[in-house]
Amino acid sequence: MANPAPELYLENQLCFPLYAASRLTTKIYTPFLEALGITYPQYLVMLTLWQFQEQSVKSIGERLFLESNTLTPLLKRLEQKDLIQRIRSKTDERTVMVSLTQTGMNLKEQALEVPKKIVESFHDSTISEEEILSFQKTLFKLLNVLDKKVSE
Amino acid sequence: MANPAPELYLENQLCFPLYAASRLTTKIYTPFLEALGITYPQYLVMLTLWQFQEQSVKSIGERLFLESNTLTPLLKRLEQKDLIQRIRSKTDERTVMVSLTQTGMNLKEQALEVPKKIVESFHDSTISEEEILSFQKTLFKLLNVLDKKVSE
DNA sequence: TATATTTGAATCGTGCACGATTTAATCTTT
DNA sequence: AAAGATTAAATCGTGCACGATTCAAATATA
Repeated sequence: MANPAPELYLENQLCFPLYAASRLTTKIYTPFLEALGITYPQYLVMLTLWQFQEQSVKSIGERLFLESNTLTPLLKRLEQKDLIQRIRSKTDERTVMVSLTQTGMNLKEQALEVPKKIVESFHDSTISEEEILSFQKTLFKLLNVLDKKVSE
Repeated sequence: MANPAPELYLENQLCFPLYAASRLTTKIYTPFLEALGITYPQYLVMLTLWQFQEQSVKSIGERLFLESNTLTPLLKRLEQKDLIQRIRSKTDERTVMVSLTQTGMNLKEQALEVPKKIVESFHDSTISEEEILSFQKTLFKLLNVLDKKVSE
């Protein structure tokens, strides 16, 4: 028996392609985001602010599955770039409210080009629109299951 | 118009659930891997060694889509744990060959329990086996497309 | 109303990721 | 065989991720 452990093969795992695809996707986004002067995780935070406006650190974390230990330094970097404001709430001094500056709002126009360019760059791919949609559906279902599992 | 940019909504992205699902998956694995004394990326390196035996750093990188800037320090940590050996090749002194120590080989037995326990912990989930398989298929297809895209 | 508990951010330490560069070895080309 | 190009690891700096802890504020409970 040459190598009797197919359950350990890379190609039989779900975790590995998820990990690799996530990293490669980030790499695809990077050149477009460099034009906006932000990183990929910073882009995700900006997405939540463009979509839901002013929010607490906690709320951003719930949407992105991140906590303050990751978000606080990241938000400070966005603040240094003058894209966001961080203001401690008057009514509950534990919470910090994050909101867009004018510069941050303006960046949205440029950001709209990003998904367009990404989609364009996949026009020639061998994956059909339909397959992508069903994939995305399962992906969100999986995300839901994982989230429940993690918080058990 | 309240928020006219659905193409920027988190739920309409493919990148975001991929990123989040990958991170949450790693979190699910972590307690099981702690029992083996290794991290998730270290586990992936061990998987390649259990599956393909002795290999160069370059080869491991090709399988995991990682480069020496990530692998070299990670491999040094695995070496410190006495799970692997790093030996510069005699025939081509540029390459470093990575192989399992006896301890590293022995760890495979324990590692076999990991996928079992992961699968078990998903028995109650709302996703069917069939759906997972088709999802995995698309995931590998996507990985292929992304890899080509990145190296363009 | 004191005391205990919970909550939201921040801080700290470790380990990835990764672009860019460096170094040494090998391969190509003339 | 010498010069130039390529290759494989390593190194460096920055920015995440995240477990664990700390701190202050708010809430619950005795």
